[in-house]
Amino acid sequence: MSEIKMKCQCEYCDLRDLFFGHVSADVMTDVCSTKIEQSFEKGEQIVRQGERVRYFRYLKEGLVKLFVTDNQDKSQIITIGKPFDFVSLLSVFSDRNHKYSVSALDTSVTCSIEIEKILDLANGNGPFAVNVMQKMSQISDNVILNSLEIRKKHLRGRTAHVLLFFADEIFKSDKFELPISRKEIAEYIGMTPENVIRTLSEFRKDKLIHINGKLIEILDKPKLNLISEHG
Amino acid sequence: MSEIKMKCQCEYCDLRDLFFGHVSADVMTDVCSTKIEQSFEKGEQIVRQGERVRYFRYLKEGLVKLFVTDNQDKSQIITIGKPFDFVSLLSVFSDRNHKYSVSALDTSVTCSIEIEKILDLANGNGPFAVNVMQKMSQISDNVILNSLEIRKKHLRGRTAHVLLFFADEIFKSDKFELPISRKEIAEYIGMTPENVIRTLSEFRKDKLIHINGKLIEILDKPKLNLISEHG
DNA sequence: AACAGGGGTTGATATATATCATATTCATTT
DNA sequence: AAATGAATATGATATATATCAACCCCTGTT
Repeated sequence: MSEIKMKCQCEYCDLRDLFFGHVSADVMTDVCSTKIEQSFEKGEQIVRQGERVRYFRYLKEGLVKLFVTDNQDKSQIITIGKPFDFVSLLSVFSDRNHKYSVSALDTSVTCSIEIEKILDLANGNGPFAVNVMQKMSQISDNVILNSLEIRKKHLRGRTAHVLLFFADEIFKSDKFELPISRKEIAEYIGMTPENVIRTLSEFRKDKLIHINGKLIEILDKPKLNLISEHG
Repeated sequence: MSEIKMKCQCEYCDLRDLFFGHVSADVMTDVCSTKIEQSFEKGEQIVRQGERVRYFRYLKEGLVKLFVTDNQDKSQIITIGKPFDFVSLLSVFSDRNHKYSVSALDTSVTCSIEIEKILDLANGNGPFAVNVMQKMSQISDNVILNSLEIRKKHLRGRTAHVLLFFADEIFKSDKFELPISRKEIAEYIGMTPENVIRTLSEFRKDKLIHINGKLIEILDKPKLNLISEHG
């Protein structure tokens, strides 16, 4: 992990309108002066479950996973976050400690603002707070609905769902490099790695996808969609 | 469904401090003048998925379930809400339409405030907005973590989990009347009704619980806890 | 009184998934 | 080049769960 000084300027930040649309210029410079931009390598952990919440973080570049870990060593992936997702938005306001971990699936850059600063800002600025509220509501809605969606499918449907998720939501392409291992797919959809691998092999045999290691190409999207919908 | 006029007075409302703690007396009387209190019989639907969000609702008395319905007729229960849970808090700010349905598991009373009013209030009152934000964050955290919790258990663990949930969270007693059918338990934990029934029978045979229709008494809580934890 | 329908219950069987074992490939270190 | 370990892959088997069928027991209806 490394800090990048003076790289981004808040005035030109892509996220400014989305998130800080209701904040005046001088408040903005104040926030900006305390912001911390950090870069993480693939595999590095950004937020550790149980740790004290100190920053409000959002993802500027890269890809991350949110997950919880057992008292054993088992993980469950909650969701995959892409830029413009507020990676530490979930649970930031509900407790003093993080309930989830976050780690980088690819080289990622986050921008962090002290949580007290955000709270001060929200306290003194209703429209800003409403903005955060709506964003937060959207994120948790997506997580909850997605989880229910996955729950009602079988192995094949879940696997198809993940492939379509990466193709449509993340990479906007039917040809992409899987950013997570088979084991992690399993942790995301609640199955065993062996069965994920088996199902991918089935899809390959059925000529629905082409597989080359982590490289996936979707060959028959309509059929994959059907499988995702109806098993 | 029936409206109850002049029954509750906002000044003495239990929820005032919790939710409206940061609102001045005159704003409070304004909000109060537009509030609608409604009573629902067991089984009545309070919020319909897909319907336009018009009110911000909270539960004053009773018990409700939040659920989504398939394009077929299949339901999935998201969570059970008790008084002081804000039953229409999830997703209220994220979309114009409700993403979930809510219905009464027992005679229930809700208090509703127009969503525009809440937004106006939040826009003009940061601390109030922050308060809502924190409450919302807690609720979605609970839903998400609970869902992950259930997902990692097997049938016996899930069933034990539900029984303990009702005993500990809802009724604060080891002897209670199940407010939902076996089928609804199944929709909550993602299993079939037959297997829920079978598991309950097993628990009965193992003298962990006593069953009489919907009446449940937990006889061996330590063991039930173990099953919930480790299957 | 007969009937229908819904929840609840149980058993037999089919199916889906996990587990266990064993290779293979690939990247990394020695 | 050899060696180690992790991820990937596949098959055989065990286990968990769903499905299907039959029945009971209520309650409300004809």
